[in-house]
Amino acid sequence: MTRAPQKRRLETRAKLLTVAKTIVATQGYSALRVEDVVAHAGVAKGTFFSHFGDKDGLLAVILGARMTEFLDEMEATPPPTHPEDIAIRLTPMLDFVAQDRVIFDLLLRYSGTTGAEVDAVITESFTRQITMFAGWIAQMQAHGQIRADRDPALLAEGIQAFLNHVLALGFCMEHEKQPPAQALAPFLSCWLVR
Amino acid sequence: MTRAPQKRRLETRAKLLTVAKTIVATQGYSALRVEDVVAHAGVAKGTFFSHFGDKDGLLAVILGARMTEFLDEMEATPPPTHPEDIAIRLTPMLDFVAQDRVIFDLLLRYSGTTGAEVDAVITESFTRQITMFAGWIAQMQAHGQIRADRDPALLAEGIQAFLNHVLALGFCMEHEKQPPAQALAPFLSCWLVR
DNA sequence: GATAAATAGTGACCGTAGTCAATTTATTAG
DNA sequence: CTAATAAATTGACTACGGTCACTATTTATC
Repeated sequence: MTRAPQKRRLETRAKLLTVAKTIVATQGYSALRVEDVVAHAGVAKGTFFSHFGDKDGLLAVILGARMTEFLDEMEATPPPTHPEDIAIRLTPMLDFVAQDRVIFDLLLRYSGTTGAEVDAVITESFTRQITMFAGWIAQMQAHGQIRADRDPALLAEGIQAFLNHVLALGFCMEHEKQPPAQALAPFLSCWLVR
Repeated sequence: MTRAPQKRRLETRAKLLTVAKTIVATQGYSALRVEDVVAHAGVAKGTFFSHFGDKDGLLAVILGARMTEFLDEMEATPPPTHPEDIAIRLTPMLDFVAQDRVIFDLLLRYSGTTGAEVDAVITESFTRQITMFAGWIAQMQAHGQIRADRDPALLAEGIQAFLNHVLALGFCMEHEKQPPAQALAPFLSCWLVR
């Protein structure tokens, strides 16, 4: 049977996370180097990988926490009552993801995993997000604001698809950069209204 | 002004491409190593990068050619007359992209670029695809098969979004693997019919 | 406390993408 | 034909993620 982690291990992990978060905060996600993290944390490289599996594992922990914060905020505010509101609610999260390609890539990669270990945080935040969307949709359907002839789960997944689409577009076309939330609007209105 | 490339350069480029295509054909995209390519082509590493910029540049050339083939085939066959037909038309291309994560990642990365140099092939194939979708849609709208209250361009972009969505899902969830074209169907029907 | 077993940590080493000053080869001008 | 210039190629070198056999530390057993 598996033993509980020792105090020392928890401290090491905390050290690594603190250093990583500092680097991310000061230099951004794409500037994060495993070698810098271990150097500043004063541990060996192997230790890093024994804790997080790989670089993405660390990023998943940090990003998962951030996503959870966004979800908490969204669930704390009243749900949108019109399709146009959805894009507004999502703006902070979209702007966050749009800020760095690294974030988007990692989220996309983990977006539908069955969530094995460390990265479970991200997986969970995704299912939570879809569930939240479905809740919004059911509500709006009940109030006759949007089409009611489809399963909220399908419509929720569709929103996710459009989210990723506008984010991907934002990274590709440097020109004519409208904010992602704005690009999202026409898709949502078409997707939810018949 | 820029001079035309010398014969030697074209030969080198052809050699590199031939070797790369062979490796891809026998071992798959994810097994491609720049070092193997240059070794088999009998040129130095720097030469590779002077030709393709980076590894993705080479992949873009190869993938761009493949995508163009798919588009040629699709344009050679009569356009779909019903939403359900769309998924069927797309099946070969979807299966191809779904076969290897490397393909999907690269396509996604280049999907909306303004297309500077080498990678222009991919960019072009994307705009061509969207245009083709829009054509299909306009046709179906004219025949009253699908909703006609939205711009074909928007609906075409939406299809692209769903394409990427089902592909991404397919890579994440190893379990319950339905073919991408099948996963696409419900989204298309909801997206195009009101 | 001694010793065995499990857990934590180490750092030299590897694989592979990408860089660039130097060199070789082709083209043009006189 | 030769010198000057431009194009093409070279390969040693760097950056960085990731591995693993080994050492060190903690915990359990008697």
